[in-house]
Amino acid sequence: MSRKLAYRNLPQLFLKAREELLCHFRPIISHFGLTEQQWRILRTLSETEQLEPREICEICHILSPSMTGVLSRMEEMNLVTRERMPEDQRRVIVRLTPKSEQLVSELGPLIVEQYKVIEKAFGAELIKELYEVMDRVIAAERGPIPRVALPPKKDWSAL
Amino acid sequence: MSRKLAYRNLPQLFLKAREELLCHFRPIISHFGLTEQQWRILRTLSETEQLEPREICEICHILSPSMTGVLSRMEEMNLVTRERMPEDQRRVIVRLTPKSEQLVSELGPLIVEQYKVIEKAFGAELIKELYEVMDRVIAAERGPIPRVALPPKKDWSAL
DNA sequence: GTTGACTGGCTAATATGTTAGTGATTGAAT
DNA sequence: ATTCAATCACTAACATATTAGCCAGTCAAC
Repeated sequence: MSRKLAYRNLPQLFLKAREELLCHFRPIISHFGLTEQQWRILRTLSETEQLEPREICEICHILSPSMTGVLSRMEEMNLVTRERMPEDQRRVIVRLTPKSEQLVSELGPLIVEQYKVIEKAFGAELIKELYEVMDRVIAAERGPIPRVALPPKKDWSAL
Repeated sequence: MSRKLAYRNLPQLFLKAREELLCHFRPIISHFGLTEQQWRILRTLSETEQLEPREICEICHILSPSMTGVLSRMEEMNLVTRERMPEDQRRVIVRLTPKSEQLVSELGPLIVEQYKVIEKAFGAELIKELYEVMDRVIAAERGPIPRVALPPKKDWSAL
């Protein structure tokens, strides 16, 4: 027994590494009463002025059903405005409010400062390689990757 | 306006890269009626025989309050057993059931096979560097990293 | 003009993440 | 023996993740 698989759990490593990073930013973000997802959206919108929900989903890696709730709460908090497009009643435009513009202008520099602290601690070399490898992983996804054949479904509840 | 921060959102890159990987495993895992977290726990237990909840939390990167629910459901599904330690009534021992041992022995090889497929598509080189950089990020966390000074709290709800 | 495929945001149901706090238990210090 | 801090699993409340499906709006083909 106690046999290990041939490959270490790579997604789990990502999870851990991500958490090691994020724990240095989380206190800053929550200090301003924001969640991590809300900050992702604010940051994105501050760099793009206006976006549609599905674009925000794509960029911020938040699924559509989650986005509905997140945007509702942010609208409630007066962080964003939602406006239907007249020419296509299905689509919606999301924008920052003056309040959140102000918020980003105060929060943003702190985030950058923390990045510099981390870069110093980790070494600029490591950070550079990190960005590089991540980009290669994401780019590698361009070719279709086959999926292993799955056995017929089995009724595990019986056991 | 539209000014970008000096650093790209690194945690978000991790999120994306992780998803690019995980999407190749998720179908396999859910084919067996498991969630991603349940598989993390099963895999870990299969490599260690028995563990306490807080150890599983640490290894699998699941917070304690989530773990309570996850383990309850897994116990309900007859995937694990929970047993209080006699010598310390606070602590609990979690073990695999024969059913889940069987499940792991069928699922595990498929996971390994999928890793090989991915390694072939990404290039063994990239995978190797990936593991290496991740380990360095996690190891870099050994030294205490200072936190930027935060301004006094402000009542943003007023705006 | 109607049909039919499609799109985009949404709801519903369930599982997990996050933060704060509870209660029983243990072990060390009094 | 009693106090006290620490530990561990758990609960509560809320936010988000995940999967499935719904519904109105659009657009092209008929």
